[in-house]
Amino acid sequence: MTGSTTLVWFRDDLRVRDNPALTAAAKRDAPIVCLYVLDDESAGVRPLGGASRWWLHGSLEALAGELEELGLTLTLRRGPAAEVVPAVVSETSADAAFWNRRYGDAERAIDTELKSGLRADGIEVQSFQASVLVEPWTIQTGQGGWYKVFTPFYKAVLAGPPPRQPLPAPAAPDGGFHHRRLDGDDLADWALLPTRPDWAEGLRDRWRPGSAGARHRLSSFLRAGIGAYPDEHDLPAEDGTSSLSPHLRFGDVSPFEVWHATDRHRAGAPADAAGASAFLRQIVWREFAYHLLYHLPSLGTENMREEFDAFPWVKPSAPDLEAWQQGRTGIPLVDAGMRELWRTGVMHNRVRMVVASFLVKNLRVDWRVGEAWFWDTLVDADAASNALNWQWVAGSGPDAAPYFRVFNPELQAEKFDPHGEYVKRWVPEFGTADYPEPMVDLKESRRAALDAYASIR
DNA sequence: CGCTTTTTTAC
DNA sequence: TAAAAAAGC
Repeated sequence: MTGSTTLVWFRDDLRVRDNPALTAAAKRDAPIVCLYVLDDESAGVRPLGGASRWWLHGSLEALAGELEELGLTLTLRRGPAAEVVPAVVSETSADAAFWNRRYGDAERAIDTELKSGLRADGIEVQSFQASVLVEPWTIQTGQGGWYKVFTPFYKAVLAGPPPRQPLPAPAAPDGGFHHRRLDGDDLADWALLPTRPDWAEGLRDRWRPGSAGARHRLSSFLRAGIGAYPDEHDLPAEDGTSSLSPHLRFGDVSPFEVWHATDRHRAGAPADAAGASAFLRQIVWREFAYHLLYHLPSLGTENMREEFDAFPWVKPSAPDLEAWQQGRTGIPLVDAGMRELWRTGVMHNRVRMVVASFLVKNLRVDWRVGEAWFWDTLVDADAASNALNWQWVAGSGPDAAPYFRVFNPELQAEKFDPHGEYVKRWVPEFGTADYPEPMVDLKESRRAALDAYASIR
């Protein structure tokens, strides 16, 4: 196939293993161009938050290294994807362009248009399933609709065909892949890493972005963590969760690898079977979020229960909002969570529910305000899961916790952090005169929240 | 993936 | 009299 070139456009799939687009490109006997596009400009595509940009830098660096081992080069370009991708196709005279699918509304619109435009020019375009186990249009209720409730969705996923086996990294042919080295941006020039101030120290301590870090984390979780998962995953002081969420977000590791590694472990270690099943159930929550985002593109911006459009949200004062963001509410478990988030780019899931409930119910702030803060500060910020979880806590979503379920942060601390270990770690001044008084009375604000809810139902 | 109040049951 | 269960938000 002389004269031909294949473009592989990397997006949320920053890995060489189980990357169907890359594997398909490797099967064509043609030079391969590997491209990543930083797109902060396309209408409707939400620019990545600060913590996610930090992660992206690390994942791209790792991906470039892995491609290099295969004899391939990662080219970086910046701009609207709808312009950058065709420009690279024509610059390289590529006759094929492959990518793995994404599921957000604006992203799909861009990809669909690119696909038809390139095909009209005679380019072979193929997209692949790589980031979700179950594509949102492939699973239906008995009525032929889409699922709005988790449990039936979960059962349908388990009853359906098993996820395909992950693909190995493509093997370079003798003499290595042909590849094209193009002009591109230097990763450093994208300034994804913070400077002045450098707030990323805690992130560097906590994480190793990239697929080697992901696989290391997956195997240590299966070896040492999954047996205790049912008992410990809800305890924020323990390292009881997988910590794979940011790796899954950027595709350092594929959900197919996670699924099958866990499934194999379950088969070989009966004592860990309960933990493995509970963990895979969480993986299906991620699938459910993508399912909903696809069928409800406004999941991140609109209340899914319309009655919440009339909810009397309180616009927070700047100091009140900052007290929540910076962990100075005077409620120890809330402050611990918000400080863990700021420092490490994640927050334990149990505590995410508590801080969200506090913002949305005790402070009666619109869930979108919290969603935006998480978008900026979480390394695992994901349009689907972030939106679903905020709407779940707010009570405005499909299959949501009813609004009247108000978490009491003091009781939650007694139940899930009984020795105060987590609070002590993140709020060392708790118990001293330096720690602020609660910014609201929990009992009174709960009452006010329930009254507000009564006004819309 | 709640909390609180009320009612019932078990000493 | 207190623990457990149920009900309502």
